[in-house]
Amino acid sequence: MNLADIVRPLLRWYEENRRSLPWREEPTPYRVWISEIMLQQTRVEAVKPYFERFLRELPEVEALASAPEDRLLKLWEGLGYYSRVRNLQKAARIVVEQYGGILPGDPGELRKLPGIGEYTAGAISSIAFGRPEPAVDGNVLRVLARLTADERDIRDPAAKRLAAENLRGIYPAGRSGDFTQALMELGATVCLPNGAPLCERCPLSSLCEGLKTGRAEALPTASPKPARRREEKTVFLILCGGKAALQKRPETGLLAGMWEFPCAPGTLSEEEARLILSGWGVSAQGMEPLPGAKHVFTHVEWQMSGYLVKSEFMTKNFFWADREDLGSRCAVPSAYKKFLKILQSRCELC
DNA sequence: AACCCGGGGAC
DNA sequence: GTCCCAGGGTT
Repeated sequence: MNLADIVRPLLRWYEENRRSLPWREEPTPYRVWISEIMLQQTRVEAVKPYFERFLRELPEVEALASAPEDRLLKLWEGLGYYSRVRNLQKAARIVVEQYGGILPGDPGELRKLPGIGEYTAGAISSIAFGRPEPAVDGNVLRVLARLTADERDIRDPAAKRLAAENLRGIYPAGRSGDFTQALMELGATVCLPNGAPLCERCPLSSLCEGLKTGRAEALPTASPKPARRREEKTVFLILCGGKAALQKRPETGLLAGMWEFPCAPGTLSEEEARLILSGWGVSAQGMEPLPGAKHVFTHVEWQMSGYLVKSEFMTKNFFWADREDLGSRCAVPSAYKKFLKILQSRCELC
């Protein structure tokens, strides 16, 4: 097939079927940028409310550049991949200091900013600046693999490079932003993953080699993912005088720099738990086991047990947060949601 | 090239 | 349970 043949029918389809999205109706560089970072590995429906709130509170790059980190993390709480928002602020500061507060339109310049990779540079450049720059995400890879009946592994970085190269040659002048979004929109609403394409609704079905050869549902081909590891940990809800103990996670690694309940590796017996607590300087008046919880990350699975502990005094090893802090000021990752709920439902113990 | 980094919706 | 999402950074 000739890839250039998809341009006209795809653009026509997009005109009639594009979803109205908060960042799509007023595609300023700042809005497109924020939306693209939020949309990395995150579904459109999940992003919508975060985007609205973020733009309301930080409507310009200067506000983003000067926002306190705890406020940023709070705005991002629940979205995951928290390095995204830290990189966003790093980049905002560079934009303010080195680009006069104006995001550059050149993909090479965009690519230098933290958090902006090959895909995002192309997306911002084409959508916000109208440049003919390809943006190859998971949707586009899937659409192209089916369209060309390509059986090769899409996890291979070479697949992404080749796709970008092929697309670069067919970008329609004057419609670059629409073409970028049309490809992704088709992947997100018609050429669906997990073997469920809606080929009868596809404007490209008559051109699709995958459909022609009966391979559309089976494509794209991807190499198997490695198994996730499993970790056991014991979480302590330590209460004293209406406050609960929190500690900050390390600045690198999983959930970097976020607040969590004090915890220790392993599934601890009550006796082992008391030993850990005394090591922290906590003299437990009362202690009660809590229902376990499981939290699944992409690469790790936490098997969490827990104890509710009434402490006699507030050791300085922890940050002691009251209910207001837990609910509004500190960003606590959702892995602890279950324990947070227990804490809030048991406030008579505080 | 391999590994790490969240959370959630759909099946 | 598994898959995968408008990916990027680090080593």
